[in-house]
Amino acid sequence: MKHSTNSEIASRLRETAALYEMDDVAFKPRAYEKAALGIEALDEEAGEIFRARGREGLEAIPGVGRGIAEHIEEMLAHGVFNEYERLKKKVPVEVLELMAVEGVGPRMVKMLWQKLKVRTLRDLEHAARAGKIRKLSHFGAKSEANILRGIEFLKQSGGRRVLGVALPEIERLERSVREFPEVDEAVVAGSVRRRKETIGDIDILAVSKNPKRVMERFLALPEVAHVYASGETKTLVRLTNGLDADLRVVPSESFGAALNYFTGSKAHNVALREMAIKKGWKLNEYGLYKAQILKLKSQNHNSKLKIKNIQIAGKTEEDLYRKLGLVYIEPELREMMGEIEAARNNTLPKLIGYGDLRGDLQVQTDWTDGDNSIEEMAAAARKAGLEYIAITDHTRSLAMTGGMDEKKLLRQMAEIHALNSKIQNTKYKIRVLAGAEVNIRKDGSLDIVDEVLAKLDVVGAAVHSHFKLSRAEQTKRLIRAMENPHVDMIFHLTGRLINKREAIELDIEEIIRAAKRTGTVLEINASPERADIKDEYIKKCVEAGVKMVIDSDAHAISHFAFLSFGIAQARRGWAEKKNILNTLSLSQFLKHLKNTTGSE
DNA sequence: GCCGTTTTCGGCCCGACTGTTTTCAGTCG
Repeated sequence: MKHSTNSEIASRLRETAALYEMDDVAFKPRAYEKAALGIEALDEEAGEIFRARGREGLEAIPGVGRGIAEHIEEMLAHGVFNEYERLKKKVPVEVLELMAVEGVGPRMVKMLWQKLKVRTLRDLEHAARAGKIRKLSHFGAKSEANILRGIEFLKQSGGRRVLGVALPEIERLERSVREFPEVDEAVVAGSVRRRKETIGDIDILAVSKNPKRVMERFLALPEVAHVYASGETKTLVRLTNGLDADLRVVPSESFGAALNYFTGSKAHNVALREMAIKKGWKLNEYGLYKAQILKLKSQNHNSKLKIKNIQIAGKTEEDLYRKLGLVYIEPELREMMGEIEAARNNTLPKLIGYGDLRGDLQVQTDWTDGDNSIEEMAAAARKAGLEYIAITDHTRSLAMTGGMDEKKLLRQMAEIHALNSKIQNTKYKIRVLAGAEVNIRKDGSLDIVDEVLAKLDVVGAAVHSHFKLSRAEQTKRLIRAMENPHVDMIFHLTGRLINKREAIELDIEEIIRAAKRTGTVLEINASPERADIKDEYIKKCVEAGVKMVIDSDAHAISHFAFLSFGIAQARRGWAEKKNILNTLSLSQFLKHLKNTTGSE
């Protein structure tokens, strides 16, 4: 039958957790939840792990023991497992679908099913509209209205947003909060701070001595569309743009602990708390605490014992990690991909910095589908702090973009050379390289002849069609392109467009081996919807010693700003400066390409 | 059901907010 993917396994485990919770079983729900988190954090498919290392491999996954390993094995073979089916038979309800409604959890699902036979989201909506829910004990008109609103929101929200698209608005909101007179400090935490390629909501942390007033000002912002909850220290709202935003206010002595807590990831936080417990301490969003026993004299001369918690860290994140015996862990690494172990052993990578790029090797112009001329792009790149760029317009197979043939490429090359001579005598100190984004045909051949490729400074090859080939065919196709002695790098390897188009199927291990063997560079495409290659592949490249570049894929002068998202992506993949070739000076960079053309 | 630099048994992350209740369970992050 079907073999389950990690996300299918994780959601089945989550559903099992909910079913156990409804059954009033203790501790199992948390165990299944934890196992789901462990599966989600994997950088390899569970199916692969099982094929390679069997049951033992599965049991090595954090949160997975003998029992759940058996369930996973069953899921890999049949998509479901016996215990799940047994539970589901008892409560034949679409638990996950119902729990997706804000404010609805397992207990509520159980009650709704028992009393009103609610099994699906549709049933729930009907029951609420018919006014049946308010009549249940422990429910009222308010709960019913909240459920209806939750269903509405669920219908509208398109799930997670692409970071690069949402970030400008998020930063505007952050600035608004920072400018409240009572706010001493405000910062966006959560997945935005971890720079995940997509984000689910916005977590803002603020320091203030007057939280009440801060909350009032926040609720009065024009972008607040609905208030889910609002208290002294925590407010949760829906914004007019459809995103949810969470504002927390803490005192300054708790800023580091709160920042750490609200940055996540959740699994990372739980691991830190467990470390604290092992040391006999307690970690929460207000700080790291040590219990101190105080002797109090009472009136009848018997002494009474009282426990007082003393804060031992929490004003800064650095403090917190240090006290726990760890070196500071950058937010982009807090995904439980081995960062805690590495921090303990002081073997964390020294991540590439946000100002480390000196070049950009994928830039489009108005010769094809870009908005600006070569010179305009060069000037914008210079303004963005770059020392060199490669002009890489599309080649002819992409007729829709006005793709270039050999003749047009040679003409463009001449123009670039002329521009470089002209630039030498101006204030712009930028070097423009002649390149191309050459199209990889279905069979792995290229649509520009080798003699012309040989004349270019930089050749990037990319897939723009036949996205549905089998894994084996697709892998072979790309390896053939990498074997071309003129192809310096592969642009946006997997072709994914987040929320729009799936990645092509590839044997990534084999691709990385081929890149290493042929000396081909893999691009980290910084265009927010691409973020291609993804973090776990970057980590594999780092481990394999495959070099990468970070490119903006700019189609307009404003697009050089994308580079920071590419750097974030590289950092999430544990990349150091030395792994990314365009942190080098131009002459050093060119030495790493397959054929240096001598134009340097 | 998972896990072990206190443990192979006996623990299991922690606090805020809501709604419907009279002291708290459920939900969320």
